[in-house]
Amino acid sequence: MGRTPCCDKNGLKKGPWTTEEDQKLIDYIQKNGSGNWRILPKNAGLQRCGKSCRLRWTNYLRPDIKRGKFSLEEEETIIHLHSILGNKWSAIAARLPGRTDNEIKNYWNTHIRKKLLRMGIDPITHRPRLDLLDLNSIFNHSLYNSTQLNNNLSRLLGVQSLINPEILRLANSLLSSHHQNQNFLLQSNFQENQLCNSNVQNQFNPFGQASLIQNPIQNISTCSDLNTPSVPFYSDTLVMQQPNVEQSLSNILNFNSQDFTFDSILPTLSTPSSTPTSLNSNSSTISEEERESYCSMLNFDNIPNILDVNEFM
DNA sequence: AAACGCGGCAACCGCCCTCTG
DNA sequence: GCAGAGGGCGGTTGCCGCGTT
Repeated sequence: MGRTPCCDKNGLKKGPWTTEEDQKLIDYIQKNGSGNWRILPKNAGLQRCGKSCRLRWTNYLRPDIKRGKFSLEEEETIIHLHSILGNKWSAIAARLPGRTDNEIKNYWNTHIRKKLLRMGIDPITHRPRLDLLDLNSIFNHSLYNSTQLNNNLSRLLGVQSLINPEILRLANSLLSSHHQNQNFLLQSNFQENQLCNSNVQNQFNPFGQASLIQNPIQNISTCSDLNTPSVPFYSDTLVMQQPNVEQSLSNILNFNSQDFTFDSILPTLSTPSSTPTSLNSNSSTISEEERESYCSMLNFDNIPNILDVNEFM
């Protein structure tokens, strides 16, 4: 025999709360405290489900709730915590006094998410949206130029996290085999990454190795200059022939955009860039101050220009 | 002034883990 | 140990207000 039902849903009121209902709930909790939501509505004289009462109290009526617009500092905190915790709104809310998980979630979905997209940042991975890059052109131009290929792939691996993990693995394989062909030792980079990953996880990552596997690049880019080749290491790295790698990548990527090329965007990562004209015409364009703030927070030298704004609308 | 579209947000839904009897 | 409700949480809905046409 389990617990008795918290409430009989038949005949209970739903929808927006009236001020009278709010006052009844406040009065009851001030006298008796919160908790035991099952019997609370009946004792408080409310025709509501206990769950509805709990949500109304925790999300709206609680006296310690801070109402009003989010400050830039709060926004930065949310973005930073989201980059670590993901959609763990309650965990994020626990670090923002006076803000509820529901409020933060709504603010993220209606403001921050769109803002990041306008900046060309993927709101899930918190990395630049380079999935629109034309990787085919990279390989066509540099496949047989070992130095250029090495640099491009290394730099790509240092900033790219939006593409299918299989792509990363294949690209890494290509780079790995390239290095092997040139007696290029991966060991030093591997050790460096291990050390950095370990530090990053100890400092920021509550999920340990799982997060590293899901998003290896975020950890790597944290401790490596984009211009310095730093090679992620995978024990199951496949050694593939270069034409096969090229074909595999082409099949997976299926890029056809001519607006985005690796070479056209990468320089903007390390040099100041201005807001695109098309974005300036938008009333909700972010300020330069916000832009710099986000760049700093996300460990970017700068945010890449967005050439085709419609891609993100 | 009415119709329409859109953005913001409170509230609800439903899943999942915890807890109770 | 088990069944089933409680509670927490992320995702989604739908209402409302505001701006535009």
